[in-house]
Amino acid sequence: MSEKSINKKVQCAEDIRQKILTQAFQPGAYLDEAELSEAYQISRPPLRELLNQLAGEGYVVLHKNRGAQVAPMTHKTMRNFFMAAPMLYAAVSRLAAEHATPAQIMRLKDAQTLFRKAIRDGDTAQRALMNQRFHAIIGEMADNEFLTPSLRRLLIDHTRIGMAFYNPRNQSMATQRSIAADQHDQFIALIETGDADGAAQLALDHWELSRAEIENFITPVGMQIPLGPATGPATQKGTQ
Amino acid sequence: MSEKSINKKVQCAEDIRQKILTQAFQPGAYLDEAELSEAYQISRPPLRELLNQLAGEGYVVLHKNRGAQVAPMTHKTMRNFFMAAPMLYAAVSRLAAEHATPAQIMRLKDAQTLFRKAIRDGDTAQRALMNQRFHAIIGEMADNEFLTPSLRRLLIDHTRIGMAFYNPRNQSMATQRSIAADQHDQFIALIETGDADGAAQLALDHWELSRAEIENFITPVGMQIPLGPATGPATQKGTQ
DNA sequence: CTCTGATCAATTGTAGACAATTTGTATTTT
DNA sequence: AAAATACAAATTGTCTACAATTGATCAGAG
Repeated sequence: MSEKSINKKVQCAEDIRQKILTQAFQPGAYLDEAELSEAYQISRPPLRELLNQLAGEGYVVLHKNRGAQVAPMTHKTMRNFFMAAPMLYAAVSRLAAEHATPAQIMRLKDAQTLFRKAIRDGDTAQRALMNQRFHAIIGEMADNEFLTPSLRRLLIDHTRIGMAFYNPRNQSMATQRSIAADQHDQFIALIETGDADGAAQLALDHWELSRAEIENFITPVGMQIPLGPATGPATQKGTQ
Repeated sequence: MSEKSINKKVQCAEDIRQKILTQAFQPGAYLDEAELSEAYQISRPPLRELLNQLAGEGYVVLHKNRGAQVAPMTHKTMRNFFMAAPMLYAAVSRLAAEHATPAQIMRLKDAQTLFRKAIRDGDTAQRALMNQRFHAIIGEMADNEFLTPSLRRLLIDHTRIGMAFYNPRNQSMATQRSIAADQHDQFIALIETGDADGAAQLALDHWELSRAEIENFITPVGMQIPLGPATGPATQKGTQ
């Protein structure tokens, strides 16, 4: 009993994180403290502590006397994301290959199993979450408290972008997803053998795959409505 | 009047940050909630929110049911710091040169003025804080929310290290300090002219200066007691 | 003398009530 | 009629009091 009450706050935090990552809470949306504390059966003080924590992790932005806002995604956010991602992913992957422990590798394999299962099941949210977990574990492996904060921030938006732009009807995306899953297996192999250079290079390749996929959906003008371009184009050509 | 009460929390947070940066609160020390809330005349709930915020920024680490601990500095911390610093400093400086606004450049010049003044006055804490502010402003100029978190984390420990290892009796340090101040002026010039490559290179030079200075004080074995070598070594000879 | 167990003190975590600021609306004045 | 100000409702911020968990100290038994 007592353990559950302790975990209530942690559980609440994890649930809010997932809702933000899967865009159940959309970027820019405002969170109502009373509503959330009621929903999770905790009072407002601990909830507010929790929101401060989430703000530190980059999930939300706190505005003075105006509550907590889900971290917005603007055009600038995308530009900054594209700038920072490859550098940090490569650095973290290199360190992961150098420092990973057997226990961590086991957890990485578990995450990969769940990732592939989510792809098979066509569960978009679960796939995004397991992809996030996979890369978060690589971040843990790197074990560098100076890189982790930025990596966490990157993974939040990478996951949200992946959710926003994903179109299950698009065959080329399914192909890219399959390549991504294979690259994950390569990550595991390289990390297991401690191939730092290989892991760093693979990180760049993996990023390039994701980058190209994302750029397909960014119109130079639009971008105000992220979901707009992804819903319509069901009839694509050049599908095998 | 009302603004003061609002600012009480912000002011408290800023004061705690400074105390941590200047090592008035030493790494690894535990903070007592009741004591702090009494000292700053605020109650424990807002203080706890504040500690969660500081935890997100990397100033403290929260332990479940055991309170807030000032972020410790271990040997691993140093290794990770040395690994991450040059990459991030270079990247941030490059972006700063590309994106800086006139208002930011003015604030940077102000910080530099105070930095030089602190050096002249021999005010170690103030010097460390103004150096931190200088680089934090460069971080703001970069305007990249994916790099800022890690940069902030780096600057915390860079400042603390600078405080820990600084020895006012050491003449070579004074020389290096002078070089550092000159490099700050170069930063301003390069950023003002938008020379991204130059700023990135200068960041690496600036880092190298600092790195060499720090390494002089790291004994291969010790490092358990960071303050040891810096406090008393006026008369010490080969002590092993 | 040491190890184990329980009780107690202290500190952290939570809850509910209260105060203050902001925003929207309505009324009044120009 | 339009704009500005004042009032009211709602939401955020804070405080005091209480509950729960942790760590330590002391007692007792092996």
